Amino acid sequence: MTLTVASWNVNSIKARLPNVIEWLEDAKPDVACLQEIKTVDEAFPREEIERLGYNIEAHGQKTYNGVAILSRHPIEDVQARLPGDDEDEQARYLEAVISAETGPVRVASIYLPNGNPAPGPKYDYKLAWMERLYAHAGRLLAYEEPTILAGDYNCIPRDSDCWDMAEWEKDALALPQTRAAFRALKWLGYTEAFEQVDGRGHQYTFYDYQAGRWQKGHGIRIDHLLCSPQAADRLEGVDIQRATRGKPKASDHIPIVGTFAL
DNA sequence: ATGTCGTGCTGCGCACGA
Repeated sequence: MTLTVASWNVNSIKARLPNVIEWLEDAKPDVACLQEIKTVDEAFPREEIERLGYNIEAHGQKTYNGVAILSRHPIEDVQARLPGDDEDEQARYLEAVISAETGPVRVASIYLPNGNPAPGPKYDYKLAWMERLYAHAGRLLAYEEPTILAGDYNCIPRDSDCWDMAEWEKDALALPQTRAAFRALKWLGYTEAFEQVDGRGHQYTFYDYQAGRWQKGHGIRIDHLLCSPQAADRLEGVDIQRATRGKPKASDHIPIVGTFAL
C-alpha cells in the first residue's frame, strides 16, 4: 500500500477553495495538511471537501494562521495546540493519528511563525516556538510510530534553497539561529523528506506575490516534511507540485507531497 | 525596487501580516 501525505499553505481556505478542490481531485492525496486557512472552524467549507471523500479536522482562528488536516482514512486522537505555552493563542499546530490500512500514522500540520522583523519580539516568539516544537517532537519519537511533521516551517535550510542568499541572509527565514533550530529537529532523529530522496537546490515551495517573483523564478524552499525513522524508512518519493503556482488565483505556496509505503 | 495578496473594520480605503 502507499500513503501520500501532502503539506500546503493555502493562504485562506475560503479564497482558495476552487484551487484546493481542483488540487484534491487531481493530486488525490490520502492526507493533506493545510496551513493559513485564515478562518474560524465554523466557517471552514466543510461540505465541499467532505464531498470529495475527506474527513476534516481544523484548528482555526479569525484572519490569521489556522491549520487543518484532511484525510481519506479515519482521523483519531486529535490534538490542537503545541504544548509548552498556555498563553499562546495563535492557531499553528494540529496533530492527529490517521488510521491507514497498514496501521496508525501520526501527522501534524504546522504553521511555524515567520519571525520577521529579526531581531525583535516576533523573532523571539519564532525561536521559542521552535524550542517547544523540539521538545514535543522529541516526545513523539518515543511512540516509535511512523510520524510526519508536515508544514510551512518558514525556514530556508540551505543557501541553495533560495535564488540569492544576499537577499535573505538577514531574514528570519534564513538566520543562523533559525537554521540551527531546524537542524536540531533533524538531530533528534527526523529526516527531511525532500533532502532524503532528492536534495537538489533551487526546488522552491514559495514565491512571493510581489515583484514578479514567480515569473523571475525567485523562490524559496520553506515547506517541509519531517519524518520519524519509521516513516523515513517507508519514504518512496517527494513531489513539489509547481503547476499549482501557475494557476489563476494561486496560493503563494506550492504543495509538497510525500509518498510512503504505508 | 514600499511592487501583491487576503482579511476585516476605526469600513467602500485603510492597516496589518506575509
